[in-house]
Amino acid sequence: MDARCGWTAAAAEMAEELEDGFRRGPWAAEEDAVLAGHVAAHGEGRWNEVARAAGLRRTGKSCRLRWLNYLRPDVRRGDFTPQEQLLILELHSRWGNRWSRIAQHLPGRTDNEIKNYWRTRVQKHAKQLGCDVNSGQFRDVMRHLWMPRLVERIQAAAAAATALATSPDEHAAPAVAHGDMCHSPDPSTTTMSSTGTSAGSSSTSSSITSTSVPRGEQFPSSTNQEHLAMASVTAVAAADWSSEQYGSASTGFGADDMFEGSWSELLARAYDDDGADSSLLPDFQTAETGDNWWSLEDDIWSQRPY
DNA sequence: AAAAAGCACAACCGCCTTACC
DNA sequence: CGGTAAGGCGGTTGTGCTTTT
Repeated sequence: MDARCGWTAAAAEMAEELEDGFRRGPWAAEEDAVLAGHVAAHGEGRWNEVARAAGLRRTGKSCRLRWLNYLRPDVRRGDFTPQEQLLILELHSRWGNRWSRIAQHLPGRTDNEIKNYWRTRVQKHAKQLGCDVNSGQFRDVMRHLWMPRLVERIQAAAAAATALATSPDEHAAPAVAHGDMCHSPDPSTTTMSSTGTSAGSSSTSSSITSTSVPRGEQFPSSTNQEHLAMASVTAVAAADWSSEQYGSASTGFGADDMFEGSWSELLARAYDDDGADSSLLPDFQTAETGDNWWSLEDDIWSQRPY
């Protein structure tokens, strides 16, 4: 099972039964199989009836959640790609904690997963910086530091993919393109968490979210071309964000030049810029934790070691 | 080696909205 | 139009694993 999963098969056996006859707690493999089989045969919706007809001693709500967040065939698991991270930051800056709405733009990702990402990763760094995650200060950090960094990373990977496509003999890709850009569900991290059932192997496309998402924004990718397309889409989104938020002339982060220059240059410009926002950037060197910006920055992009 | 702290994530809870009667 | 059930959503909690002390 996924080493990161909080629930084990043993824990699943400990799901308690309430006085009303409903079970709660971790799902057992048998329950997953029953639910997945029933949905495959009869479709989604009418969850109370699903629970009843399938013989599951679970509430309809519980069945719905289990299906949407876990058993759905198209659900993606594993680390968020830089594109996804960028989109989350971007969309959250627009919509706030509208997790479901944000999730609609990250096909295969659930609102729960995005919410967890925000709370565990993003809020952690806000805390380390000593500011509130919803503060203007932290938003500026995201806009001027994290997001340009992500864009740069995406660009680098796209360039690497281009080089690979034009020079088929050269198989060695830059490290930046490995892992993040070439992310694909790792069997070791996509196993049904506590249960190990095979519901995820179905090719059935019954996505709740992807059906309403513009074609160009669909993420799951397995080829360099698709990676490039994704990077472009994200870059457009970022450029759109940039021009929308600040305009291209006043900040140096406009759509025209947003993707020029190195990360260090962008950082320097963020600090050197005389615009209204630069003064809001915190002094990371004096952060209480003792961390400076660079250690945080390295940390947030790194893949978890397990 | 053991304990404590931190982290990630599945699952639940409560509120709100929508659909149906 | 009002009541009720179901679905949807955001917030919160609980659990196990990993890392640190």
